[in-house]
Amino acid sequence: MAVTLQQIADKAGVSRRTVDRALNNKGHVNLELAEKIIEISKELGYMPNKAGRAMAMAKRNLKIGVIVQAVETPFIQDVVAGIEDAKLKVESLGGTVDIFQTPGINANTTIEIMETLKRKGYHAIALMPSESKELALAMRCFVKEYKIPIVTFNSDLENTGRLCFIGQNGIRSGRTTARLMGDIIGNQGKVLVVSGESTNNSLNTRVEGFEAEIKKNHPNVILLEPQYANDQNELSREITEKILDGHPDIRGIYIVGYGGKGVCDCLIARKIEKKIKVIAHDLIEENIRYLEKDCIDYLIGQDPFVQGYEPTMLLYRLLFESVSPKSPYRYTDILIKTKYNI
Amino acid sequence: MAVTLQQIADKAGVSRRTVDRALNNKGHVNLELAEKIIEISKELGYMPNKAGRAMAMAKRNLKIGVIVQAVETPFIQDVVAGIEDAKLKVESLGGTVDIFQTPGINANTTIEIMETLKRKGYHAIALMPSESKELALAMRCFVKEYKIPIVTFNSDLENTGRLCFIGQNGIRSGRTTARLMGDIIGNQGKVLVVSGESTNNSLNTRVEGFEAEIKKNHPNVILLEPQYANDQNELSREITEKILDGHPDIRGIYIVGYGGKGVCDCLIARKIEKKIKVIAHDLIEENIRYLEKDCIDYLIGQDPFVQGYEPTMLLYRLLFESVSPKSPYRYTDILIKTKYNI
DNA sequence: CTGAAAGCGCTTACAG
DNA sequence: CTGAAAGCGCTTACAG
Repeated sequence: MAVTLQQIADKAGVSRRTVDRALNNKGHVNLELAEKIIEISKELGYMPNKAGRAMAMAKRNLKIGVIVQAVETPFIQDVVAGIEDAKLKVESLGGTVDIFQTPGINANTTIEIMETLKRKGYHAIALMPSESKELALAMRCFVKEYKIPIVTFNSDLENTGRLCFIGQNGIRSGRTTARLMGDIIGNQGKVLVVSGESTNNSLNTRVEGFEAEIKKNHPNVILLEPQYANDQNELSREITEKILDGHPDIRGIYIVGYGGKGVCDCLIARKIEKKIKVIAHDLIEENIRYLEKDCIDYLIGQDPFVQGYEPTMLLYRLLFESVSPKSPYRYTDILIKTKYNI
Repeated sequence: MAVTLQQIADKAGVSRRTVDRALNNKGHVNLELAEKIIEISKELGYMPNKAGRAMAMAKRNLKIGVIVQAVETPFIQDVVAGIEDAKLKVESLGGTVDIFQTPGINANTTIEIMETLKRKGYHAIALMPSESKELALAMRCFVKEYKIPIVTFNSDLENTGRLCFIGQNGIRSGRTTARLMGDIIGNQGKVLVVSGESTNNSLNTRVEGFEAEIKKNHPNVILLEPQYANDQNELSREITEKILDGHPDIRGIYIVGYGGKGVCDCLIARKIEKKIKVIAHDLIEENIRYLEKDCIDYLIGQDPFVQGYEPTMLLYRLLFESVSPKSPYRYTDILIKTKYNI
């Protein structure tokens, strides 16, 4: 049987309450006594029982709010699945998790929901920020003034006092892809980079990592100027058509954002999908279909489930177990997938 | 606030005890009443509180035994790390997990420990079986006669009544590697396969998957006869030297088991480590060193942490929450790693 | 500065 | 066939 607070209390000749105060630095305990209690707890190898703690905390009715943007995209849907799993888990432990889903990217919407959450007495917030001074300001205020901890996921906003960011490391992701691309095209020839919106930071860091790695370790690979398809398949197809007309000797295409379908349909129409190596991001259904057809050769995944699950669970551990994250960054795994290990 | 048993009991006009019996099919409840209770619980969206359940179960002092073989190998050490993490978690919820580590592979040792566990009243066992009729017999007896559930991890033994296997899918792992190998050597030329012990089933299925995929989709790749280095670096180096003498035009080497160091040291001595593409298994420290040096190009991982963590947690859910695994197979992710996404 | 007591939601012997 | 009660290990108002 595991050691309990009561056993420590008995051995120290005090009450459970006092042991609790000594162990959790709550003050109001004679210093020597506190030291003695800590000593005994170490000796006995005390580990707090999580179930007991969760039960006791349930009385407080702790509430976590999660704000999600761009819910219309398939990738974010996978993130939401992770949030819902965490919600189930937290609620089966006596907490409350409410998910607020909004379409598109709009910092003001996020700020409005944050205000509502504050009014309704939520104890912690997880959100997916976009680049916005107002949002940064609001986040700082929530953390510093209102003492409501905030965690960011999928995208980050620095210098806001947010506790932790859970998401991908764009630079490493781009480097990983570059190494793979270099290897599968035999380290030579032209490569086209098709990105999404030119203002999307997260895509830009991928491209940055990709270009840096190609320049450093694959000198015989020629990178064409990056193209921006604004996450639209019509545009990504158009771009591919145009570039292929000008550069029929392209050996590889790197699809950085959404838009794989447009690129692949162009290659298939020209019957060159087996000749040109294609790497795309995110294990969404549409991409997987082209992977199965050998039109996309590799997919780079960023573990959307974890991006949804972890923020909520991290806040649970913070509120229920007073456990803070070890690092302010929690990068999700960079997955390399073929049709055989999907 | 979440719905509790008490709320259902109040609404149905019975006691908590009766609700429990109705919801968990424990009998001794009037059929119509049971139906009414189930109806109410659905209506209210009842979900049992895991913390409450864990607390109540703690009284039973449920004990899980985990038997690990070949603990001297670095890969299994990573598995043990996963078991220890699960042990911490289960024990902080009021259960007990004891880990029994034995060197080498010996079915009789495993059987002896199983007997001890039975004598000491353990409630469930996770083990890493080797091919053995006696062990298969013992497992069947434990499951059927003693009603002690068993879960296998890392390696499996079928038709033993074991509840679930947690580990890799060797065939898919081999296929994944073959696709990657084909791509990075330009789908042509000679490939050498260096395996471990020729009697190791798990390695043999990897080779099987690898060869099947090469034959099917990479017709211009020439596979040399597989070599067996018995998981020894001296032998793997010797083999590589010999084969390279006979086939200086080799383009790729697939290291299936332990022995990457021997192969790499040979390539480095001949200064051809950048010319020949090398893929090896398992993210152990030794392999990672050669990956960082670009001598090994890709590592295929099989998530040892999950192989240790999941069996224990699965048995916890079984004992504490009466939740059985959905499938008798739980395959771990097949990871493709370069030095950039390790 | 310290303690006795209630209660979180569940399971389970024990009565009836 | 059903209920009242105890207890799992913790936290926290409330007393003193």
